[in-house]
Amino acid sequence: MERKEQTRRAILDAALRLTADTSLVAISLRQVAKEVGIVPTAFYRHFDSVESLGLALVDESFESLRGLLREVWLRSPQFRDYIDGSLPVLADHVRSHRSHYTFVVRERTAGPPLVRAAIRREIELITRELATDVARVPGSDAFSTDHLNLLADLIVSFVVTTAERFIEEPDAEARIMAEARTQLRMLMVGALNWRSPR
Amino acid sequence: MERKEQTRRAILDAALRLTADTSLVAISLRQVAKEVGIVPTAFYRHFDSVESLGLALVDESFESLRGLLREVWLRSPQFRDYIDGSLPVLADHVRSHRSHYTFVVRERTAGPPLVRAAIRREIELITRELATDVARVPGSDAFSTDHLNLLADLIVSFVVTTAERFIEEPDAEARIMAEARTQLRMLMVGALNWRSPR
DNA sequence: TGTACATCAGTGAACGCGCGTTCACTGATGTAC
DNA sequence: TGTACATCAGTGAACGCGCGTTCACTGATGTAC
Repeated sequence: MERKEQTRRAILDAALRLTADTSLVAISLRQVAKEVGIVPTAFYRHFDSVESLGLALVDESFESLRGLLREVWLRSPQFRDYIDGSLPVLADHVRSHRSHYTFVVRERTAGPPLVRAAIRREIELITRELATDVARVPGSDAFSTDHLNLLADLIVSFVVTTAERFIEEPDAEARIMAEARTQLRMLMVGALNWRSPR
Repeated sequence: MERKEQTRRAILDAALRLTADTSLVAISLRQVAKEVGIVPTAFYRHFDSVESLGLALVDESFESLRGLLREVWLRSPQFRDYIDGSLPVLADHVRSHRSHYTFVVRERTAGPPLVRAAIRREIELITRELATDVARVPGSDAFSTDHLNLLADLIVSFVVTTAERFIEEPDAEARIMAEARTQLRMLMVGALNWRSPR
């Protein structure tokens, strides 16, 4: 039984290697099998299609990310700490999970339909979690519930954009992080001066 | 000579139709030819490859967009008007150029390397233009040059995200626009309260 | 612990098909006189 | 305006190759006794 798990793992890794350069929609089942070192038909013992392999990759890509986010939040209860502390953590995570981030960034807009939908769902979940976390920050009562959700969404979109940049230019990590920190502060100056109409 | 131009146009349109559903990297030269109604070899009279066809699509996608941006800016010299006025104009433009936006949104992260690079370059140009435009707004001297560029970049990223959403959910245009307007205001409250360190 | 057996992951041949690209060609378009 | 000619957009046959999927198979892994 263990052998099956090993091959499954090898298929997932092979797909991550192949999607470093191009989208899942452009790679073939036979390319994956060749990369793994199995015969094409053996692929079917593990996945129905390249698309369902993609869904498994979405699951594992977001698994560690969600744990990480919870940890960031627990460690930085102050709003200001959260702002300054979260970007280095993001940079670390992108660096140590580059293939997952590359996969998500690309397939989010270009992947097979079910993969796109799965990624959108995961990002929505994260946004909702962030909104409930922000609601616990003292002073956040300047925000109506709707506006709190919109703020969380704005932050998550910004983080997605920043993650895209870390992936796009791995050698410019320091510069991207410094710029993103300033931008996140601009955004937060807005949040701190915000008053939702009653 | 006119016949050549017509076929070229038909190839561009066929490619836009085919990329409504998937990335350029997943469509074949033969699919494009079939969609146009020409024999595959005739494709070569117009483009070297699907990738160079993609570059032509990037050019024409950004052509009308850049004219539009200039017009938005000329029409709304007040910063506040600009904020409230630009989103409906964006929504209109996305609606009337849906296939171009779909193409750009998808190929920006997933397209062939040269196509990705061309899109990134166009977006950088727009960001730089926006920065010089914002620099002319009275009160913008609270921003250092670097911070002005970062603000422009933040706005452009936000607009890209919003365009993605119009494409993603064409039927939710009104909701997306209302939410984006509130978010753009949050962002601008930040900008208006910003003071760059000297 | 050793053996007989069931399960099922991986094999390999085969299929019809669409792929990008080559080449020599044909005949419509546009021009020179 | 009418004709003879050059250009070159589009044709069609052909190539070797990789594609997803089927099927009957083999032999390694793990289990029951």
